[in-house]
Amino acid sequence: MLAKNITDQSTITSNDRLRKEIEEIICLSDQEFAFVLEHFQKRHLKKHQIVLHEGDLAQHEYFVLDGLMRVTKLDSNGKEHIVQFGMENQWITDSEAYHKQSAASLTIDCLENTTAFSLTLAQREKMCQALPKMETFFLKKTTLNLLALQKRILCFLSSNANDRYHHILLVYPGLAQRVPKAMIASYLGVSRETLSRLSKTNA
Amino acid sequence: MLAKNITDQSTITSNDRLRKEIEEIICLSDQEFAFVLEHFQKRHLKKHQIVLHEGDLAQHEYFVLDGLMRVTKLDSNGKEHIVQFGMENQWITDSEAYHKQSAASLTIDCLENTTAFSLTLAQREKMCQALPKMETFFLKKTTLNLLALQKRILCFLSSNANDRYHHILLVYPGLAQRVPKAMIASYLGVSRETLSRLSKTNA
DNA sequence: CGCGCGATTGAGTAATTTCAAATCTAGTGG
DNA sequence: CCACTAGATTTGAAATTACTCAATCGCGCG
Repeated sequence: MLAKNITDQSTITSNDRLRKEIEEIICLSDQEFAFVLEHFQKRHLKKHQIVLHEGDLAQHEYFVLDGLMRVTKLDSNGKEHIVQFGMENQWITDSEAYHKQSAASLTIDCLENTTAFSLTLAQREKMCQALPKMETFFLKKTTLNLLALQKRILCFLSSNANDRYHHILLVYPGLAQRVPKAMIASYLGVSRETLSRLSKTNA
Repeated sequence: MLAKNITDQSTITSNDRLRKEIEEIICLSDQEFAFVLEHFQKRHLKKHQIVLHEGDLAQHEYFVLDGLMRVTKLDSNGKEHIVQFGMENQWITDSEAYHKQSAASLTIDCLENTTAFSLTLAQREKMCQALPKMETFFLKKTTLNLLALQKRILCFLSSNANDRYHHILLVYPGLAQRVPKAMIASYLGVSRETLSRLSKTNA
């Protein structure tokens, strides 16, 4: 293997993707972005690979470049629920375990081969201290994330499973073509049979 | 009415409450806190008062000092859902309309006589620019808020209404004694009759 | 062809909703 | 102190909705 070459094509595009993500919110000079980049690690993950086991320390959050990850929760009846998907350009982690640096109550795995940037909390904090703009970035990003969760809660309160199904496709475009419907049902909180029946009748 | 007197007893305690809230996360000098305080407005709101109407611009977020507020959503069937309560020391607003400075899709009203500090987005941003520590505060606060919403979503996915009922009482201690059960049912996403029946049988 | 996975369908069961009525409770005025 | 009332809570019964479990269908692939 050659020494890592920053002119490698996929590295360039990965870096650009991260830079674009950040620069949608704040502006960075080349030097600043180079500094930011030092704090991330690029990961190549395989389909079915478990990135975080329940009970382990949640060391990283991930910015997905390509592929598809998910966060799941095993409930007290042994039933698995999908808490979140992570598609291209989305951030994913067990937020609570990550921010409190505690044992994960959730599991993260890959539904496809995935490349992602990972970031530890320590690196994140170091980066924000040195470059406060990044704190602005994370605040904005977290706020947007919060709004999305609030929408999802509103869906649970006021929409039936079919409307929720259409809502998820706005958040995760193309997801229906990439995962079995049973997983979408798990995310929506209904059985796969119910989801199947609803999509028949109601549009 | 006399000129406002900053030695007024309740003003002191209100200010202390806000300061304590902020200093749980960052440290402030007296001058810094005085500066922060300038950006807030103290409000006295009456029971049943509507603070934000659907369709209006969401100008403020509120830090509740005393009393109780709530955020509600009217769905397409004319049914009202409670999205959030705001008790003492909690922050409350229509987050989406506030952060995007757009028309509110939610309504905010008071379930009790309430005193609160209000903060406009413009004031908030001015404050954060002048005092970046406040951005750290809001990031931390928003992150904690996010974790709470994620827990609530997990409740919808993996718990029945009765377990969700016990969960809400952790988030809003004493709420059951302050509002009709029908409101709690609305927050949980079940009918009041179902909530009543569940609490009978299941503890 | 036959296997395996995902999606659908059917039938019976369980949970939740709806609507109506009954009960309970706190506050009010006589 | 009691009666009355309005709101809150509970209960009942029927209707609806969703779930479970089993069986079937569809399809890609070795």
